[in-house]
Amino acid sequence: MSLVTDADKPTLYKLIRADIEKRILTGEWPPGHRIPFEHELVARYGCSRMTVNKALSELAQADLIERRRRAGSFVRRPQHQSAVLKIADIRAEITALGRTYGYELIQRKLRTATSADRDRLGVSKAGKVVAIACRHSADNVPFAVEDRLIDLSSVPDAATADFSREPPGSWLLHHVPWTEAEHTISAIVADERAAEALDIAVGAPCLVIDRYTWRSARTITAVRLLYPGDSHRLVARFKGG
Amino acid sequence: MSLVTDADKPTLYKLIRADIEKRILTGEWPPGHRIPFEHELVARYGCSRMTVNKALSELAQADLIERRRRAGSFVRRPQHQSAVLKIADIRAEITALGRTYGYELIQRKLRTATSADRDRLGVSKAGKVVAIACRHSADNVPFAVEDRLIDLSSVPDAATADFSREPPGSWLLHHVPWTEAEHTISAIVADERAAEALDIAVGAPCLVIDRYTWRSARTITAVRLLYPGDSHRLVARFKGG
DNA sequence: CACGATTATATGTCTAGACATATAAGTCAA
DNA sequence: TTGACTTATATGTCTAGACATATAATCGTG
Repeated sequence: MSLVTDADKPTLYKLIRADIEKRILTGEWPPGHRIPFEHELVARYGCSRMTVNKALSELAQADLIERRRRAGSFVRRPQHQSAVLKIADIRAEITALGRTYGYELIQRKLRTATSADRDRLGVSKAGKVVAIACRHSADNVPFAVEDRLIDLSSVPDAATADFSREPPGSWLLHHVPWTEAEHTISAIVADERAAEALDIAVGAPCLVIDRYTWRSARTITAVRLLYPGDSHRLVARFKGG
Repeated sequence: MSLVTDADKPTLYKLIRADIEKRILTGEWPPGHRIPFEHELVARYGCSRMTVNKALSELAQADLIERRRRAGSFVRRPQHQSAVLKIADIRAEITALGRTYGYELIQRKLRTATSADRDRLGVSKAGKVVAIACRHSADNVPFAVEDRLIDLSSVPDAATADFSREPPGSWLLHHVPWTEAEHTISAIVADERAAEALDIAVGAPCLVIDRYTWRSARTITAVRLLYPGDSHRLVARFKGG
């Protein structure tokens, strides 16, 4: 679903879809505008209804239009500022930049969840957790520090995983299938501990990503990533509004 | 496209789609797994090929599977950490929190683009721009300061718009149709000017969003939003990896 | 064995119908 | 005017076919 025109063979339904998409994107058909009925498009393009239906269904799936029975199809108002933020796996991110990835486990503890742990994971009953602190570096320069909690009742294998060689993020990526997550991004200034871990000055700005991951209502992990704020940037590209 | 099961009437193609989706999400069919051929699904569900085709096409459009001619359909590997970041219009964001929105224009200048302006907008030839500084507040507490540049060769109407009453973000949202944008998120510490504008201490952490907006290759606006880092949070929800 | 030609096959697109169903709009009575 | 009922209609889903086309697999040949 990109805005640039796909360079594939223009079949009829794709032509119809592209025609409509263009009118929406240029503003010719503003939000709320009723686009022609299926039977009108059938007449205009001289094809069967299933063909225009496929074009319209795809536009609906892409949230560009809204379809209402008996009423017709309407241009949706753009979802203001809904951006796609690509937060790559840190190792992948660093190697993609052509830099050498380094990883260092600072601490690993297996313990019964404290009340603070339970709060952080959003679970009510006590269970075992693994707490991990580690550091990622690029060309031997600290890149980010990670502070993670894994719920062992959801991911029992994590108890025996060797996190001294493999970053827990990568390990989880390969051992836990599809998940949902919530990111919270904020800014703080480095305290003494963070400053030392990132090799920056106390009081320097840091970008913080708190990620909370679950899978079908089961908590998996909560992680806080701390980046030097001046050297790291999150880029999000989007369309709409 | 949500992960939670839609509570709409389970038609046959939706059932097929949900069945497959569940197997992918639970990891029963891992990335790379070849899902049954259309003719096999036709036999299993006792329906026509168009019905299973519709289910598979939607899964393909949602990037859950990849379809290859002659080879079959395959579970795609999750796109690591691709998050949807909803950055609401500031006014909408504040009023949604049940707080009173306040807006104050600090400065508006119409000028021929300086070389710094051209750099920031990513345009090569000189033209007129509007430079705006303004402040958003919630319950009379500073919420964010905005520093914006609008390219008048793309949005001539902005020259005469009254930005003393309407925030430029809202104005643009209603006067410029679909756009593309790129956000860059970083952290800085407040300098004296920022500290005064946000009523925070010099050296306090700030979250910075730089947004660069264009429409079909034409630059529209570049804006920098500065939030107090401890009180503001960006939340992104996502699925995958 | 390497490489080019052939073939088999799964998906891609499309048709001309059908019936289902939600709902906007019109109708009529209180 | 309002509320309840009816009707018309646009979309939603589905079928049983058809031909197109990209390409994996096979087969032959040098």
